[in-house]
Amino acid sequence: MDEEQKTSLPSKYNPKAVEEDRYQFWLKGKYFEATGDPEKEPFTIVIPPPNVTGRLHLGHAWDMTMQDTISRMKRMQGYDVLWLPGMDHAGIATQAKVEAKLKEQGTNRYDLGREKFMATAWEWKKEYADFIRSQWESLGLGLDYSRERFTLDDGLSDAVKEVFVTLYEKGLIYRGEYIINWDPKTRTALSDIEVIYEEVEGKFYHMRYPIKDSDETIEIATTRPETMLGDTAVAVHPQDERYTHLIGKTVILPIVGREIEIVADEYVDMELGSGAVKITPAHDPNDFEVGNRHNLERILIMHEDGSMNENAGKYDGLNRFDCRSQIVKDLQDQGVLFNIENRTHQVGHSERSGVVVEPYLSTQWFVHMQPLADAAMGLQSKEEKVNFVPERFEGTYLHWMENIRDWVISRQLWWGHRIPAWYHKETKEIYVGKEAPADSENWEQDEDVLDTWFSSALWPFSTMGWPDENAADFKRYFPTDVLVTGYDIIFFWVARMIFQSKQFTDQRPFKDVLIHGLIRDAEGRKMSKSLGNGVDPMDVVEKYGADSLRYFLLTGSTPGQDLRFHWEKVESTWNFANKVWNASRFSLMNMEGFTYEDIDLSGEKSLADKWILTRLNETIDHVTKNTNKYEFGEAGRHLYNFIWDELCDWYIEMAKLPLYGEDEEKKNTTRSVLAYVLDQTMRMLHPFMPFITEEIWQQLPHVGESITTAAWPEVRNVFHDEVASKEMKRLVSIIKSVRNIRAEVDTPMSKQVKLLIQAEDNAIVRELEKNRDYLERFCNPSELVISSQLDIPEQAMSAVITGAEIYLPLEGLIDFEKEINRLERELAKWNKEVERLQKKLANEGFVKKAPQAVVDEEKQKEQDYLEKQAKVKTRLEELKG
RNA sequence: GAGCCGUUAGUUCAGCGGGAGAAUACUUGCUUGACAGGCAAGGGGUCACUGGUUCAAAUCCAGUACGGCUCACCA
Repeated sequence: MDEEQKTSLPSKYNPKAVEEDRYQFWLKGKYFEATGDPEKEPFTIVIPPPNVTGRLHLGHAWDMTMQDTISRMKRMQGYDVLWLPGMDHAGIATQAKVEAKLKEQGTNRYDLGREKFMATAWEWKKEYADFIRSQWESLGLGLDYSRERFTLDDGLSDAVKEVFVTLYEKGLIYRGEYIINWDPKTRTALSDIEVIYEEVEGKFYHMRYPIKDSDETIEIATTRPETMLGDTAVAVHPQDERYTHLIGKTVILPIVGREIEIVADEYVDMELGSGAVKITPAHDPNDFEVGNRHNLERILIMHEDGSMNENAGKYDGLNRFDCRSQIVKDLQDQGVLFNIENRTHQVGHSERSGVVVEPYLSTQWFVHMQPLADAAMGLQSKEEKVNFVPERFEGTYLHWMENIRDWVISRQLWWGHRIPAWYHKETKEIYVGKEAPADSENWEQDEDVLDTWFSSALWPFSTMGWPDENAADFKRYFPTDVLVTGYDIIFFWVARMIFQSKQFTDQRPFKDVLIHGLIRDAEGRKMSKSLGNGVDPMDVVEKYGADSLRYFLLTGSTPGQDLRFHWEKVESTWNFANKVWNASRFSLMNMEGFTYEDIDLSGEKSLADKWILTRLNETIDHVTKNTNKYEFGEAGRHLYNFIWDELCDWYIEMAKLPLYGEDEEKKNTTRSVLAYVLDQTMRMLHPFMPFITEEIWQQLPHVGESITTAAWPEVRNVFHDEVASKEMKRLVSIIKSVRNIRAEVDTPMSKQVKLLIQAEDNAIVRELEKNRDYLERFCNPSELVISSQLDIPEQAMSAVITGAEIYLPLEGLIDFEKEINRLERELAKWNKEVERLQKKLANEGFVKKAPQAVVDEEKQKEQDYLEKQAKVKTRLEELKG
């Protein structure tokens, strides 16, 4: 009871109490703000700006936790860390949400008008930005809010204009009429990667077009029969003997009655279908190319909303799907359509609205990609390349860049960066510039905005003051050090940042790019709204705390792999936090009045002290190396093992000896070691679990305001002690053997029995005598005899360890048959091991070719096992005899 | 059609050339002066399959099967 009052820590870890107000404390101390300290080396991360469309999901939490872990560690390692926060206006996605909201209110953007619509969208943005910031807070992210950016900020908009104008002047941006992917729901153009191809059960319609002045027909097939309304040719392969006589002839297009030509074009594949293809230049990208080669008319048959237009004749006004059914019926009636085949095929859908995308002839702005891609790819052969982690994603990136096509950047939306192009009302001349032309009344600005990714592509430098190349942040913090993102946006974002950065700053945007996978549910399915299997990170934080969620996310997979979400795993992480909590609680209970000044590591250390300090060193080494490689799983596992198995299960138990004893000097040394080890451990754990470690660190003897700015632990070789490690190993084997035997004969540890240890030589006797206290505490014997010449009792259980044998005389308790059985099993084990090793060592190839160290190690093991084998054998003979 | 990833304990995943690991679940004991969300002991795997390289393969190479992803094509 007394101890309970000595510390303010409750016995059960309560994340809510620990996390509350902590973030405000950090913000108040400005620990997350980049200092610009010239003494320090800068280290920069820019956040992948989340869309202001809604709440953050687990994927965001994962992504941002990794960045937070990296930046917290770097800050502790003495870097001037800038982790720059911000958000993305997410043009099409946000506009869709705002429009849905308007629809609920019974209005729409056209009724509202551009200006009022924009005001509504800005309100939306504010609401969600606040929400996102509160989520960042809940996760404990160490962001520098003094530098927060939004993609529609003035500075970023200026960068967008600068880039657009420059690329236009260099001829790398052009405007033209091409086939693009059209989303009839949101009524905007989409880039190729915004189209998701899905397999659908469709139909394949076979038709015969009549040839003018002939009885012949030509067979064609299509999955989109309604597009025949826009056909302006039929194409065949020039070498196709079936059709050579028809080339140049005229086909009468059914229903429409239009006369169209049969052209020869090598695009046609003779092997496929009938070998003849209908050509619809305004509604198919390949047909568009064919049309260009043959100067064909382009007939657009749809409105922007996907309904048929006046060129569709009697179908004018029908939506595209109704038109299809109607036209199929009509063509069947006319005998033109003679066969309908079922066929599954890939159909493009809009990534945002989900509707079927229509290839559509339209005037849009494009980026001419080849020169930009070439320059970006050139970077990868240089020293200053972008390092993909894991490396294989570099291949994914390069493959895409090699096959790059021009990028449609105009979007028929309002929410975004308006294209800085003006058209002269009379002359139709185009003006492109950062500002409107002087006689503005004669000019009209392009109604469209730019693809969201056009501005995100500039994020690593537009957020730092560029295009002002002398901006302080740009000079100091660019290029950034690492970008953390998922493999699903390598094309959308990573690739585009690289080529824009190369083009405009002549540098890579980031040195490393750490790619992670997707979060999946427990069954391995993608988390999605339609499945309803999504998990809200805030629910996890609510239940188990941010630290548990973070540790789970960090250690749950390896770089590049997907991660399955399991509540049980988060729960087991909470157990770990609870363990950390209680180990600290125990330590603090035994450190009342002990201050930072009292810490003294120069005194005479116990075996436990020497051993734990050695293990601490090794842990620091592992954790630092693995975290630097972004191997958070490995780093976390080392910390977990160190804390739970070594610090708690062994060191703290051993430390109870002096702590509960009377010797003040020993007590102080133990307190010092405990305080030191805990302090160092909390520091290492801090980037993983920032809240709990800050709380504990604040209560431990410490100097400094916050663990966030405490120095990262360093390996201290003075504490490295091989001898202690070896001694500890022997001690642990003895204790485990005793526990083992007791379990075997069902003797609880509370029941005292005699323990005899037969040491191999006097050195080992001395060693064990020195550690007698530990043996007594852990084995609880009624009497402990350590000797090199022991009278071995007849009725005893025994175990063999390196350098010693132990005996527990358990008269009356021993089931000799069982014991003989056990020893025989053990002997069999040693026999097997010895045999394996001897076979290996007898292998000439092994001894000759394997590294000497490996051979030596195996020889050593052979000796050890031989010894054990012999002892077990002797013991067995004694028992049998 | 091309490429990438995965296949290891009941489950989720590490390990990636030298004796099969963790967490969780399971079994058995334990009112152990931090923690029963704990402690201790234990069972559980032809490391998908077939070949090859090597003194040595879960680990490297080739192929096969199954699962997943990406890109391209599909008139």
